[in-house]
Amino acid sequence: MNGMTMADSDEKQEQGVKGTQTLMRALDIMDEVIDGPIRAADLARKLGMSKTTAHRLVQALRSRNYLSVTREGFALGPKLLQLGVLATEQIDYVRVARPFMELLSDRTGFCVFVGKREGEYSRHLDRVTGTQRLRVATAPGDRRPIAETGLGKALLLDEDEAGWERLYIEARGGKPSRAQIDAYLKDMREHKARGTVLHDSELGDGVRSIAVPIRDAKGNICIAISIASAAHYLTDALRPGLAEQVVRAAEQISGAVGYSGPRRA
Amino acid sequence: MNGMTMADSDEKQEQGVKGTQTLMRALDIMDEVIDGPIRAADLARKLGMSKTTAHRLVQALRSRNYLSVTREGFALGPKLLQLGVLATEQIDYVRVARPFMELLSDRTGFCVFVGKREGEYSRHLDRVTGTQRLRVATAPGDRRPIAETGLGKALLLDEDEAGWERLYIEARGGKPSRAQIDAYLKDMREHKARGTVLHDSELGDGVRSIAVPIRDAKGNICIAISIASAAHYLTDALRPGLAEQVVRAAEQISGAVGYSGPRRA
DNA sequence: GATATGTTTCCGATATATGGGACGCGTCCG
DNA sequence: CGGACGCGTCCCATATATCGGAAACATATC
Repeated sequence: MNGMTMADSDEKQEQGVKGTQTLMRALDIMDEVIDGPIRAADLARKLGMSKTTAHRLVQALRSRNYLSVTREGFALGPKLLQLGVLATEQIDYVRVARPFMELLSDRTGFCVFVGKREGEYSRHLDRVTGTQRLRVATAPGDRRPIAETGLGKALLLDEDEAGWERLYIEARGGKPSRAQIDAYLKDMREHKARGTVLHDSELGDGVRSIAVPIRDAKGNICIAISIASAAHYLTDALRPGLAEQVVRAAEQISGAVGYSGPRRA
Repeated sequence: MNGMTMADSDEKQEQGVKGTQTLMRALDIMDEVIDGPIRAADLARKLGMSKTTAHRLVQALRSRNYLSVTREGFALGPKLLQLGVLATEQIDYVRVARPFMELLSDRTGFCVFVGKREGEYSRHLDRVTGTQRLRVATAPGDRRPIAETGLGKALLLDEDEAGWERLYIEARGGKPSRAQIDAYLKDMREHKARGTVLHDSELGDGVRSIAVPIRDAKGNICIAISIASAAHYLTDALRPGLAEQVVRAAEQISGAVGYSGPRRA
C-alpha cells in the first residue's frame, strides 16, 4: 500500500540490540495483539513484513502459547497468564522505582521517598536524599500511621470516605472533633480529584511533601512516591511545577510496573 | 567445563515452526527465568548457547521490558504484568476448552459440558454432544442451582463447609433435614479429597455425571468440565476409568489457561 | 460458481544471527 | 598485593537461519 517497499531509509533508533530482528519482530507482533485480536495478514501490513514472515512468527508464538487463535484472529495466549502471575511475585517495586526516584531527585533537588501500605500504616521502602542541606529524617523502614503522612494519603486515594474517616481517627489516637474530621475529608477529596497529595506535616515541624500514587498492572495503588522538604524550600510558588514532575515520575513508574492507563480502550 | 560441549544428544522434537531459532531461544530463556532470577552466563550453559547469544537475547528482551535486571540476575519484567492482565481479558475459556471437550467426547462417547459459577447458580457454557443415542438435555445457557449439579459441585470444591451448607439449603428451597445436610457435606468432602465429583441426579431421572474443576493462572477454579449420561451407560464399573480421563482433560485445559500446578516449587 | 481475502507450504539468495575471542571490571583467595 | 576466576560487554568473519516471492489451498462474499 504505502512506500514501505525498500525505503526504510533511516534506521529505527529504537533498534537497541543488534542481531535480534526475529525476536524484535515477534515482540512487535505481541504489541499489536495487545490491542485486541488481529489477523495475521493485518499484522503483516501494519508491521511492514511479508505475509510469510508474519505467519511464521505468529505460528511460532502460538506453538509456545504466547498467542492463541480465535475466530477474529490471534489473541494473547495462556502462557501470558502464567507469566503475568509469576512476574507479580518476582517484581521488586523498589528496584523498578529506583532510577526514576534518582531522576526526580536530580531534577528537583529534593528528597524522594517511596512507600507502601501496611494495613493502617505506611511503610517507607526507599529514599533518595536530595542535594539540599536540610534533609527529611524519615528513613527506609520507618512506619507511620497511614493517614498522617503525604505518602500515606496518596496510598489511600482509592479508599472510600468511611475508610478515610476511620483511619484518620485511628491515626489521631485521641478523638478528633467533627470539624477536624470534616476538614480532613475535604482535604482528601481535593487530593483525590487532583490525583496529587499536597501535605503539610501536622507536627509543626514545617515539613511539606507532595505525594502521588503508583498503580500496578491491575490499576490498584501499590506504592506511592513523594518528595519532601521544609516548607521554606518547598514553597507555594514551586508546588505546581514540582507536583507536575512528581506526577510524571509516578506515571513512568506505573508504566514500568505494567500499568496501562485507567481503562484500555 | 562439563560434558555440555557437543553432546546435546537428542534434538528437541518440539521445534515445531522452522525459521524461528532466535525467537525460540528467546522464549526458552523466558521459560528458564520463570523459575526465578538467573544469571546470563547460567542461561548460556543451561540452554547450550554461547555466552554471546544469551547475552544478546537477554538484552533484547530487557530492552522490551520482558525481563528486568536484579541483583541476582534476570527476572521476569514488567511488560509481562501488563500482558498478563490484558490476556485475562482476552482469554475465552470456552474457546480454549473446546478442543479438549471434543477430544474427551470422542474418546468416551459421552456428552461433555463446561460451565462456570454465577453466584448461587452454575451456568452451562458449552456442550459437545457425544455419540450416544441418549442425550442429556441440558443446553448451553442453562442455569441450575449450583449445589445440585455435578458441574456445580466441582465449581464449589474450594468453598468452605459453611458455604456448601448454605448453598445446599438454598438449592433445596425447602428445609432439608439435618441428616440430608450432613450427607451432602460428607459427599462433598469426598469429592474434594478425590478432586473429582461423582454425581447422581436427585431428580430420579437416572442422570449421572463426573465433573472436575479447571483452574486459572492464579489457581482459582474458573470453570468446570463434566461428562454426563444415563446411569445405564455410565456404570459404576466404568466410572474410575472415565474419571481418570475427565481429570486429564481438566488438567490439560487448566494448563492451557495458565495454571502452573498447586504451587510453584 | 466466480472473486476476493486469508492461510499455508516450498525454496533459493542473502541479510542476519552466531560463537570465538578479547577486554574491563569486580571478587575471591592465597 | 598479585593472580585467577566469573561475569558482562564488544567486535567481526563466517555459516546459516531467515526472508519474501510465488503458488497451492482454504474460506468467506456475492
